[in-house]
Amino acid sequence: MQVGVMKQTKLTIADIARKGGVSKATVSRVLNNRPYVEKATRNKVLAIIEETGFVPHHSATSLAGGKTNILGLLVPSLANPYSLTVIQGVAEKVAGKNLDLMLYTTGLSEKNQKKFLERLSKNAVDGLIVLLPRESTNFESELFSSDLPLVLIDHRSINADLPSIAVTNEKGGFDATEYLISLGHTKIGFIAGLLAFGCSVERLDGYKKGLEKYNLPFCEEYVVEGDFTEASGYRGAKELMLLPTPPTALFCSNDDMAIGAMQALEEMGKRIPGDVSIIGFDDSPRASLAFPRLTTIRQPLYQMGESAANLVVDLINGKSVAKKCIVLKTELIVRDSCAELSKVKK
Amino acid sequence: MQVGVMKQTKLTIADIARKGGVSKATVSRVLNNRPYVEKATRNKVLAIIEETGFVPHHSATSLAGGKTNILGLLVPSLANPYSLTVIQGVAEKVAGKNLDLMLYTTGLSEKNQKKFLERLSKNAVDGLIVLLPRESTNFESELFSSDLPLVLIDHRSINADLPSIAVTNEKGGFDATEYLISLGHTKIGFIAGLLAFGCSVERLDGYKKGLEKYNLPFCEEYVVEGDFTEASGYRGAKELMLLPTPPTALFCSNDDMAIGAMQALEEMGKRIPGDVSIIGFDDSPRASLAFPRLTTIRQPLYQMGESAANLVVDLINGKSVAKKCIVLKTELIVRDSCAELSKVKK
DNA sequence: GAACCTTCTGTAACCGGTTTCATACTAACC
DNA sequence: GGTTAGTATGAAACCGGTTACAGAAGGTTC
Repeated sequence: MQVGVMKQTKLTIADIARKGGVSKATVSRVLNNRPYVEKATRNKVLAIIEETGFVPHHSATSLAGGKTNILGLLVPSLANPYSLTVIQGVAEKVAGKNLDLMLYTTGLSEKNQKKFLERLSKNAVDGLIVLLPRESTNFESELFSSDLPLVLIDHRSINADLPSIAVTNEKGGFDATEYLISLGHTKIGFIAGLLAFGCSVERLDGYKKGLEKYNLPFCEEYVVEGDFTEASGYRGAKELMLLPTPPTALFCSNDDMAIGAMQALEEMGKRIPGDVSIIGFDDSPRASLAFPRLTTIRQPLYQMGESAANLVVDLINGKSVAKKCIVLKTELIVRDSCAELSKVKK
Repeated sequence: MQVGVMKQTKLTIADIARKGGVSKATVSRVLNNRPYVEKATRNKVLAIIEETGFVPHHSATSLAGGKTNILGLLVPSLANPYSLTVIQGVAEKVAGKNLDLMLYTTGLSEKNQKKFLERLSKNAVDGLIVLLPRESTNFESELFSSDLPLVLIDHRSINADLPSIAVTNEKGGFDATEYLISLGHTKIGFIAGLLAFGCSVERLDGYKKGLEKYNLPFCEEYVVEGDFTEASGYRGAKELMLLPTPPTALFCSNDDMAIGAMQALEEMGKRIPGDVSIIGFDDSPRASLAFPRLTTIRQPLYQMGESAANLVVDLINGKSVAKKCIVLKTELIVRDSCAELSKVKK
């Protein structure tokens, strides 16, 4: 088709073999740094490779070798800082190894999940990290039936045998609640994330446990369900603050909702933390930028990505992994958005 | 190795052919939705595929078909909101098409660039989007010599023939400067990004043009070079404010540096915008969260990603593209971090 | 009814590597 | 010197698809 100077025809291992006066097998041995090649031969072949700039064809290598050297990373969305930080952790860890990173965004739709599942389960990737907080039984069972090395992140697995990275969501919920109680609060509103997500339920459980420990009543009407978005935090806060006896503190199941809640309170003329204390969850970058700076429960997102990458790489390499389920610790980060109740009593 | 129930041996097209009593060729035609298959035959094959859950082997398809259906996306780092937003735009556009997204992070090191170059240039991906603001002559020439569909983002290309997505960096720099001048500022400090980056130079040029238009002197000591990090903005601001006649306004070449500068000013007891006006560049998510909310020059990062994806897909499909170099517009976003000079005169 | 076109299908070559196996060569040992 | 072991190498099969080509069947055209 193309007129003009002919681009050098694509080099193959056969070309290298010919130039070197050796067989394809020998070139392959050199490429893969295998034994049984005489030093002189090896050097000769290496020189030719260097000189010609030969690079093995990725698909051919994968097909013949039975592995792709590709790690799949499945995330629901790129729009939240949560996914992004995890991705960073994975990418960083993967960079050193001889692995490429394939990014799939499912958008939470079942259809997309299915589509991606096809791609991965049979081939295409050597291993997979799935960041999929939503409970999704059929999804998981399909995954499990495949024998692809697979690590779930923050997915309250039905099957405890699946390798996974989790965080102490319940303890985080408990800690946040206990902290607010320690400041003297007894009327604590809770803006949950989508309760279809395992993490949301766990945080809610932690909240309940916290109340229980200090003999505070669990009040159904103090709990509203959001969807992790700022807007839902805003709505949730308004709803809670319009109760006959509104809470004096709000615990939001992530930072975005907390920031939405802060906006709602501001609009309602409530001072933070003067009138109402707010605590979030995640410690996303926004938390420390908010005004006032947001007290929150940190999830080690970056580290979750790293751990997942390490684990899946071990699984790929067939290493026996000691702990298939890794639970990372959440941590209370105290900033400026919570205050003692006594100080705010009118 | 594995004891127990034998996992179904990996299905191949040959298995499907056998079950259907047809040839591999026919199955392939069905899979690829090609003509010359009788309706009855097609349905029979489709039924078997459905029933067995057969999925073609990706590497085999790529090898035989000569295309990978993978789009490569090369970014220097995931740590800045800049890259992330572009990635979102690309990912979103790609999701609809039958393309997978391979993410490479080079970390700005020449060595990594080289490494990735090998992967991509010969095979591995069908097309590539490169987000590589650094000037890098040899890098670019290598890219150019390859015949891979390729789109550069925000890379002041030496070779104008390369398909690229750019923004009006110079105009953005000019607009920011003009805006500050319109507020009465005449002593305007400039914290540049790394001047090895094309965009940094262009913004600096815009700054100079702005001064020139209003007959203000360009003062060498009012310009410091940062590296796009918050820390460098902090340092740059301190340096500028300690000058004998410090500027009354700071133009920072990105938002992160602007936020660093705000911190420095706060520490020095300067009020923003009361004592010093600050304007950034990017309109990253942080800009609107900062206190005071940061006035800035918006880059349409998401749209840049989208445009790049569209362009590279067209190139892959061999469509004749009308405009190989797309320049997107920057936009002044006025918020709260700049004020009129007259009002702040002591 | 011969020549020709179209549709449908299968055979076999091919994509560019890896790997098994056979063989040649060298060194070692008794 | 004959057996043995280990290193070095190449021929050919193989990975799982796609596709060029050939041939069969059916329908037109003259």
